[in-house]
Amino acid sequence: MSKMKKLENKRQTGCPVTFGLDTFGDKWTLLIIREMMLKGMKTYSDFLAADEGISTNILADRLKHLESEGVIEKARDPENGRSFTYSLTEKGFDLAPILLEIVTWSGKHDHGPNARTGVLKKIQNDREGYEAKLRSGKPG
Amino acid sequence: MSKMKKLENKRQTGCPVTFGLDTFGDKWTLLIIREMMLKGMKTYSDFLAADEGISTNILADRLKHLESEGVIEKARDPENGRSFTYSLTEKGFDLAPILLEIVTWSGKHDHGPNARTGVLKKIQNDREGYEAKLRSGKPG
DNA sequence: AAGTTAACTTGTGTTTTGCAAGTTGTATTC
DNA sequence: GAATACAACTTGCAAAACACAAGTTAACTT
Repeated sequence: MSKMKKLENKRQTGCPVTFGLDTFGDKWTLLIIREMMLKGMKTYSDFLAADEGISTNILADRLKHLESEGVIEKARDPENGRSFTYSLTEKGFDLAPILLEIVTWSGKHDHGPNARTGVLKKIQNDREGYEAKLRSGKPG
Repeated sequence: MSKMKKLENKRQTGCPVTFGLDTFGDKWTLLIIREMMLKGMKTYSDFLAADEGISTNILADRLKHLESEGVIEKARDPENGRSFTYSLTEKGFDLAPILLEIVTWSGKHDHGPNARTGVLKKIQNDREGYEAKLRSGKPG
């Protein structure tokens, strides 16, 4: 009975920014979305293996939250009976523009030596096409 | 000697999503940006009085972080000697598209009774004009 | 039936947050 | 010009969130 934090935390201010942040505005949530939308990752162990090193209890918590918010869906993996797959719902794919704007912003402002620009170039080259491709479930 | 958390925390993965989230990806930071860009708030006490009720130590911490990242600037208030004004830099104004996409996403997915749609309608009516207006320092 | 993989859950110590109260540096008021 | 008030913080402490390691459960694999 100490769960449901995030849900109770939903601030009903009516502000769209607040609404969005209460759904995906934490350090890890958008990284999970990135793994799914941009890298095609689907399973719990996929997410655990991501570069940033999310810890296992936090990952479980965020996945539950995203599922309860209708951003992702959980299903049995048809190809591996002991695995589950997480996939984006339409509500989840609708986050694509936000992700792409973040990439664009960082592309302009990250002057570090190892800034990766692969996705940025795709956005600059054909944004609508790239977004459509993502929405069709094809990462890249 | 326990300060500088955020700065040390900068993950140098080269990923643009990570880069962005390390700069503004916490619960409170984008709300401060919202207060500045959309509501024209400028001072510490303005931010404290925001609907969401940010606590004073966290506010101070986030303002320092944003300033150190070059997203905002602090200056003496010319009209009130005991006050300071915080204003967005170009790097800060460049967050406008992200904010607007969040508003758009929430506009589509917040079906609550008190969802506010003022900003959304401005985006839908004339997105480029609205963004230009924000960038010129005029909130709304 | 013994081992392995995948997805978690639990426990514990550390870090971050939230709240209340205190401090510092201007104005303003008497 | 001393006292009061305001604005921007800082500090202290309890509570919540987090990171890390270890343990559990269920489904294949040999």
